[in-house]
Amino acid sequence: MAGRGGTYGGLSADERARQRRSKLLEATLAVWTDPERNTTMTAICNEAGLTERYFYESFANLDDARRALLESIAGEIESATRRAAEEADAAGADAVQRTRAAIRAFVDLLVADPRKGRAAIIEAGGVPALRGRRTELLREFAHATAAEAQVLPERSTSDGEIAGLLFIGGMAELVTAWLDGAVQATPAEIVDTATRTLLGLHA
Amino acid sequence: MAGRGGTYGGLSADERARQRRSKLLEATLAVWTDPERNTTMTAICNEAGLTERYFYESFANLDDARRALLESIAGEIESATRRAAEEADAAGADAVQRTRAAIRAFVDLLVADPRKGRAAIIEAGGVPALRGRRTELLREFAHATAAEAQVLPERSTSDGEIAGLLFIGGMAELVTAWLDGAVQATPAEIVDTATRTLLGLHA
DNA sequence: AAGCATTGACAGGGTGCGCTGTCAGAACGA
DNA sequence: TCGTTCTGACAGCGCACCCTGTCAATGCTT
Repeated sequence: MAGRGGTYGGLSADERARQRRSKLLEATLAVWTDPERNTTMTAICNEAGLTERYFYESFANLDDARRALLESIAGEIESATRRAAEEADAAGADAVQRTRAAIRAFVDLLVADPRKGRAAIIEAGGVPALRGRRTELLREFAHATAAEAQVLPERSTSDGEIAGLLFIGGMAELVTAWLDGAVQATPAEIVDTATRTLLGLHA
Repeated sequence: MAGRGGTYGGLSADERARQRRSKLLEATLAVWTDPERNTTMTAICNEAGLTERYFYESFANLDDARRALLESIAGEIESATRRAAEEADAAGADAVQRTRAAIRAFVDLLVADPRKGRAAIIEAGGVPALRGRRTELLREFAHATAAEAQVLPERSTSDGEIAGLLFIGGMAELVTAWLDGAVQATPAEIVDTATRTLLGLHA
């Protein structure tokens, strides 16, 4: 027997499977954010240059793939903003500067690949199977953001929660309109207004 | 010949057609906001107690029906908030009270029938064919709200636009979470925080 | 009562997609 | 070189839905 656990194309079986999964995720992002194409397994497989067979190797179904993509993007946002905040901290920044750094990291990430914002913020809201998770993630970010702002104790618990949701929800809509070109603004302006709003909300 | 332009069941042909259209819109709302059912023409017709045939009498296709529902709800919100503001005006209220009255009218409308909020705010964002119109509507409301607040001239045009989108988008997300029961708050608290935020944003 | 518009039920073709199975060829280890 | 595994292309069944057409029943008008 051959190949049994061995390499193929210079890669191990695990590595190849991971590579295919990665390709499929990228393809999911491409197809999902393309208004012209409707998101179907066949389309994703074509985009990835793989056949349906390998789709099932990595994902149980279409929603599963989208869910995985959502988690992946959320992870990226989380680590990017966390890293920015930590770096600002290390550089001796104050709370305002740290907040701004985190927001800037978020905006930069969306500028680098707007499709990620479209998928995670807009499209995910349109898939019933993902909506719950998307809401959860928004609330997590709302809490994290409020904590990041490290401000005076809020008026009440529900008030802080409300303010956090207002801010994150607003950012989602704002960034959406911005990515659509519906709002003329530079990244700096977005970061500016957002930072000011966040600090104002918790003041 | 009979019926030709005559009445049927005590109603004229126009009236009956309008009644069917109305039933179909209500059915669209019911099916669309039901997570258990997927939104299909057949399901809507069943819900309305009508056959597909009458669906095409009122709408060209599924998206057309959803679009009509979206417009209808947007109209309701617009007139409810406008009326509340005018009534407050007539009662000699100041700008803050008028703003609060409008926001309260909006919240009351969603409390009366949460499905309308779900459909217009959440679900409409998930339908590619409606997304553009939904964004347009949000922007209209953002502008109207900013005007309603009647405040100091904004720092810049884009700043006012950004603030408006932040507020309306935040309200959408907040109200969504609230309708879902994810946020424990009374209508009064929602109205309170929203009013304060709006005035703060444009201060 | 007669006749016709109106209505509701239903059936069936067409389509797009999910999902599975088959099969030949490529790449590998021995 | 040989045998095995891995890979990609494709065909086909099943299903859900869109959409149209047919047909009998109903209710109106004269």
